Amino acid sequence: MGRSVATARIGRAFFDRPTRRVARELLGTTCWVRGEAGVRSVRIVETEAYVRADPANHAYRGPTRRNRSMFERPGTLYVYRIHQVVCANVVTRPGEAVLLRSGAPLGGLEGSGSGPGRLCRLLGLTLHDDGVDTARGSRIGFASGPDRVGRIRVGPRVGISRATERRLRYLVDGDRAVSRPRRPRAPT
DNA sequence: GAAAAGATTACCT
DNA sequence: GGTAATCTTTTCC
Repeated sequence: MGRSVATARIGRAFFDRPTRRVARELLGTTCWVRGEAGVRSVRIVETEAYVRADPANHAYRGPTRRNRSMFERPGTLYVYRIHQVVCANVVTRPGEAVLLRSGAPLGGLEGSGSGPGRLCRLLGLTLHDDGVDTARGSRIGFASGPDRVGRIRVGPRVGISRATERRLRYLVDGDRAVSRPRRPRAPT
């Protein structure tokens, strides 16, 4: 087992592509955060795409104070607050981003990364990380691996009230870290 | 200036 | 299964 997770970093070109594709290909990558006590990392297993002409997108009506990070360069982190938790996205094209919905803890990290709020809490992300450039030099980054993902499923996004019919949620089929729908689904 | 809504979660019955 | 927590941004008057 190597310990080189924190040295690899997915570059800007990865994020400067169609948002849905980035959302899909982020599955299985490692998201790492360097903190005072070391590096926390998770394996991304669930994402959602927020695109143009998408009423559920925070950037639907153009730049505002809150969403200004969504118009920064590809790879920029957009962190916002909802109720008492924060959620993190990675910017792709201007005004578009991928919500990091769930991650499986890596490297002995303990806690739940199921759901965008829990994922941020697990990694220690806060509003201070809004606007950070994950593609270059920051304490936050993405790396490939640790292993290949299984089957990927696509479905409707969670928790939104508009554009609910669009299938822009991506998840690793069967991964236990994927967030569960509010209503328990019938066993498969 | 005031009010409503929200890309959620935890805890209640 | 349902609702409260909690607070900032956005929107409307």
